[in-house]
Amino acid sequence: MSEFKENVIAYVARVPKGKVVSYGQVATASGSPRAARQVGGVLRALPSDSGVPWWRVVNRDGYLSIKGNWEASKELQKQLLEKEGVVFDDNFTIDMKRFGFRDGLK
DNA sequence: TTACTGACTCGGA
DNA sequence: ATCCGAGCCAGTA
Repeated sequence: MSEFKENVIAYVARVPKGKVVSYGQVATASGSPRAARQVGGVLRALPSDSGVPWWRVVNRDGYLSIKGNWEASKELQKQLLEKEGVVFDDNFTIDMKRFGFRDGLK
């Protein structure tokens, strides 16, 4: 298993309930700042019983960018987040200032 | 091994 | 503020 993949999973796993992070943030924290798209690829490949809170990862603008055949997952993601207290505004967008997870990595 | 893909981002118009 | 084009690079075939 690649290190990048492991890092992504490890990082996402420690995002607190009720908070969200961007793909780019995860990529940076995983050692490859320009691999934001790959983060999506890793999450997409996760088995449903992985226990990884993939739904807490959104794009930098705070909305869900899943498309195509993943529309169903997109709806699921929204519901899971709202269940955790994350609020979507009229444009289906999350206020990253309020719900963005600031990591303490220093 | 090479080729293609895209659950992203950034910078310029 | 909004839209658009192109780089990015780990996965997958």
